[in-house]
Parts: sequence; structure tokens; C-alpha cells
Amino acid sequence: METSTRREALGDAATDYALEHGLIGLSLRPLAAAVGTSDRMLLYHFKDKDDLVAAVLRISNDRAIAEIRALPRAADVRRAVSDLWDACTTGQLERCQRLYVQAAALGLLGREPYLSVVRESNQLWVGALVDYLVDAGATRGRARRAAVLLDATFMGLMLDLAVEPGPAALRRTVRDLANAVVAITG
Amino acid sequence: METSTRREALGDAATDYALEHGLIGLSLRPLAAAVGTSDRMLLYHFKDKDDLVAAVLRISNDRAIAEIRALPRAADVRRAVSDLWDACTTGQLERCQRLYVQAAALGLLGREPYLSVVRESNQLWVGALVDYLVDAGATRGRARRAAVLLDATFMGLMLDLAVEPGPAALRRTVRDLANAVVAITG
DNA sequence: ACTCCTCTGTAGCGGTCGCTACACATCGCC
DNA sequence: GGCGATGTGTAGCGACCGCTACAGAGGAGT
Repeated sequence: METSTRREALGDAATDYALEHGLIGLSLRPLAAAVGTSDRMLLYHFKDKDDLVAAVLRISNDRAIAEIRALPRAADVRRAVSDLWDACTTGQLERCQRLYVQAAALGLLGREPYLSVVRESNQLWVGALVDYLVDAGATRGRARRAAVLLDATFMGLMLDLAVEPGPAALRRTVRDLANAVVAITG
Repeated sequence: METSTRREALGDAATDYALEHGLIGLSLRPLAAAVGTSDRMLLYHFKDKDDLVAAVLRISNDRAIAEIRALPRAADVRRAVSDLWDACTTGQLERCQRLYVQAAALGLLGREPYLSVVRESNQLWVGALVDYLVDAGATRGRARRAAVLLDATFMGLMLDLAVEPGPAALRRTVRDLANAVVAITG
């Protein structure tokens, strides 16, 4: 068993755990126990906790982007927004988004490795959104502009989602957002 | 010196500290030292750490809302969005927003007291936004609908703000958002 | 003057944290 | 067979955490 494979397996398992239990209070011993190893081993395969967290964030982001890319293309831009929202608020993708929000919140304290990884992840993520909008009929330049708005609003709505009683209350806002995106993409 | 006054003074000082150093890694001893007391005293005036944090969040939110209410009324809705963004990204109000984002991120782990306080704060905050939009000429019902979009997008942009190189890159998005708000408020 | 009640300082408990020293196992290689 | 490199378990270090027991200081009420 080469070292890289073992490291990757641990990274994947740790990502599952982080998606489940959150990133903010994360500590090595419970995580290690959950993935069937010890903190000692995690720190053998990853140089320190930050190294592990950075790996987890990258893996989570990769998964999220893969899910977006696996989405069937939308008939038009308006549907694209609606479908993206549905995708981002169900299943694994929702947890990835929540993890990202937590990392971003940690990042705005200026702490590494969060800041760098979040910056890198965000670029890839917005890129995936742009491609999805382009597939739905938008031109590349306008899609980029719309994707920034889309990304920001989704993040904010994710935060509200935990607070609001039901997801239905936010649907209208998503429709308003879709109108805005349509207006941008022309 | 009545008990309530002392408690309020400590709460204010603790809020200053939290706005400066963030909420997520917050611990009592450094905070106490910074405000010239001891952890022992904080836990005398507040029943536990959660009680203190809840107070801090409320105070921060009150300050933020007070700043919004003190803003001169905007000439129209489009300017209102722009002025709100300027206000939310400068000075103390920016730090209040950042604190709120951190609390919300902690809230989406389902942890109390964050969830309850964030829910309560958000309601008051959106109310202030609605009033500001109404003052700028929007009707109440439409203003409410626009304020939800406004709030969510601002939150998301705050997260991006720490990541993006300069605030200028987000200005265009704020303009796009302003168009959307104008479209909603009619 | 005496007591009670509010406030504060000291000191420390029990626990968790990230991380590491050390011993041992296993395995390929010469 | 010897031997270094790689992986793993045990045990624990020092630091920090939220929180509390305890004693005392000071002032108000009687």
C-alpha cells in the first residue's frame, strides 16, 4: 500500500466526517475514531491539522464541482438557477456548501490555511457555475458576471436556510434571483 | 453601582473585543484580560460563556441596526442599495456583519445559543433594511421581498470580500443586485 | 457593632487540545 | 541473516479550555 493511497483514503473518510459534523469545532481524536484510526496516524499522513483540513476542503470542493458538472444541462438560464438551487440544497452538495461557508467564515478571520484554500476553491466553484450557465445558453462573459451574483446570494441563502423555518420561504427569493440572472445574461 | 450597569459595561467591552478578534475561537481568559478583568468576573456577571456570547451578538446587532437607522434616507431605491453596501463594508458596521456571519456559520451546526440569537437578530436586521428601502420610496410589501434578497447577497459578498483581492471587483455585482432590487420594488 | 449580601481575587479541577517521543512491527533489499 | 525505511500503537507532554470552590473585601441595613 503506497503512502499516497492511504493518505487519500484517510482524506476521503475525514471529508465524510467533516461534512457530517462540521468544520468549526473539528478535533482530531473524535475524527480519527470515526474513521477507524488514531490521531497519531492522521498526523503521520498529514503534517499537521491544518494540512488535513486543507485536504478536506479541497476534496469537498472537488465533490461539489463534480456534482454540478454531472447535472443535466438546463433548458434555459432561468431554469438553470432553479435547478442549481435545488441541487445545492439537497443531499451531499448541501453539506459541501455548508462546509464551505464555515471555511469562509474562518477565512475572514484571516487564518490560514482557510483563506488560501477558500480562495482557490471559490475560483473553481464559480468556474463550474459559469460553465453550467453557458450550457444553458448564456454567453461566457455575461455568465461570469451572473455567476458571481449567483454564488454570493446562494451563500447568503444557505446561512438563512438554517435560520428560516422552511425552505419554501426562500423559494421566492430564488425566483427573484433567477430574474436578476436572466436580466444579466440578457 | 447596580449589577445591571456593570454587566452592560462588560458586555459592551466584550463586544468590542469580539468585533476585533472574531467570534469563532473566542475564549474567556484573553477576552477578560483585554477588557481589564478576569474570566472569573465574566462568569459572575454572565451565567456561562453562551450567555455572554448571546449578549455580545445582541449588542453587535443593535449597534449595526442603529447605524442603519442613522443613515440619511436615500433618494431612490437604487441608491439605497449602493449606500447600504458602502455602509456595510466600512468601519464598525463591516465588523458587525463579519461577526454575524461567524455566528450564522456556527448556527448552521445547530448549536445554541447561536441559532436562536441569529434567528432573532436576522429578523430585526431585515426589518431595518425594509424600513430603509421604504424610506427610499418602496412600498412595504415589495421592500420586504427585496430586503431578503439584499440581505442574503450582502452576506455572501461579505464572505467573498475576504477572499477577493479588492472591493472594486464586487462593485459591479452590487450594481447588478441594485437592478434586481429595483425590478422587485417596481 | 453586627450581619448579610454583593462583588472580586486566587487557585485549581477535570477535561480536551494538537502534537510528539519511543518502542515495535513489518517488509523489501542486499 | 542483517538492516534501513515505512507504518502503527501507547503513552504522555504542556497548554488551554470552561467553570467552580473558597475566602475575603466592602458597603448597606438594623
